[in-house]
Amino acid sequence: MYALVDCNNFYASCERVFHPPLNEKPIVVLSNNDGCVIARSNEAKQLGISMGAPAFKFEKICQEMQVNVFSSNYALYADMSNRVVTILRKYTPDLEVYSIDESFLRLDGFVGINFITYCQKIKQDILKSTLLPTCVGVAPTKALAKVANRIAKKYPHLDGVYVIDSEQKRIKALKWLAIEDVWGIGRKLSKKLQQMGVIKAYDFTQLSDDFIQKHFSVVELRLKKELQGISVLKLEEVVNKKSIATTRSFDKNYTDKSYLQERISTFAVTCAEKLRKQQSNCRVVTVFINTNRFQQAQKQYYNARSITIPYDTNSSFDIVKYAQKAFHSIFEEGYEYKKAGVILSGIQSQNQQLSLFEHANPKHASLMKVMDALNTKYHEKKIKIASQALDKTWKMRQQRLSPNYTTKWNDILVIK
DNA sequence: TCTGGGGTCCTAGGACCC
DNA sequence: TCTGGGGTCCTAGGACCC
Repeated sequence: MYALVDCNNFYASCERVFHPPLNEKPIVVLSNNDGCVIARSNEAKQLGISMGAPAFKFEKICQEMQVNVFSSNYALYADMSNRVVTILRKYTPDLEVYSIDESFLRLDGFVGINFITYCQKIKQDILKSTLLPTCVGVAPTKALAKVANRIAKKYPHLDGVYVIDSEQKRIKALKWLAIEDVWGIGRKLSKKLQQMGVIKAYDFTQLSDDFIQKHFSVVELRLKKELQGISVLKLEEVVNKKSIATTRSFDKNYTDKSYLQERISTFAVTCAEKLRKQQSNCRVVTVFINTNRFQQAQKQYYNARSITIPYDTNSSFDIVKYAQKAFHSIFEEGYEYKKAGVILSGIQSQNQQLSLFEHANPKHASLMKVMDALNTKYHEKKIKIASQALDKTWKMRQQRLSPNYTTKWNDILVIK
């Protein structure tokens, strides 16, 4: 059996942990630049504030209804997430951290166990230690555990735990669940399926394998098996990323090449740090820049360039160098740039054999070690490389940032 | 005025090989 | 002038997730 433990309204709940008077008050958390709504408490959901919506569209309603609005504080959320995972590991060694607020647990070999009691215990433990509310869904497959979790969230009388452990419950759940709410069926696919008369998750399981293969792909076929109770998606405990990105929208438009150049360097350095943290090297650096797609009247420009580095590296110097090279090859004067990013791919474990002919400068490795150690020790980017801005002249709109209660430092650069 | 960021996987099609 | 068959690898783009 798989259990899916999911924190309720995670970011909003994290903020609430440190503002107890906000219990039962509406809370909203905004994305970077205070741009979009990315988390809502139940009270905020009831006010009709929609997920992913641009924040300015709800400014009025937030004022009128006294909604508590927060800028996102990822350092805080990551720390809270780690605390939850630490607790979960006490309950099973077989755990997949699926996202910042969700983990799959495998409950194999727990013979004769009462899943409801066990999961209630997990839930209470998390609540007591972190003050974060969770819901748990248990079922024979991951996709069904997702369904069970949804049911646990939806019906308060279940007290946050639901188990699908019989054919009867499985069918009842699937006849209840709308196709668009199935894990792995997004907007496009649900529209296509609805046109075929597939309205509930159950209808989907009634399609033939051949039909699904023909009109969709192996992904959807796997999903059908999972919903039928045949487990095909295994627990993925490995954590290493296959791509690493740092991308940002800017506070306003920029035409200045030197400004973008500095941003690219800093994004590249951040990517390299993430890369070293998971003890990997990369082979490919991609840079993209684009104008503001929402400003239709403006001349639009988007371009991206990938460069393959002749050797595997995680040196900030190398990655910055190639990122700059890619940037120069796509930058065009005369556009108003609003967003840019650096993406690393071709990622391999650090212990791969060095190429016979070309390889990273071995001196970089020890230098990076020192830089990482210092930047960790002082909890901020004390050591930079020369193409980064020495003073933090750039800014992100974050007008409603809560303090970093758990980490006691500000890694988010705020200049106001 | 103001519209996020970071991932995964799959497929189709092109380039290239024998 | 006529022009097969089978395979691999890579990439871009599209779908999905939180």
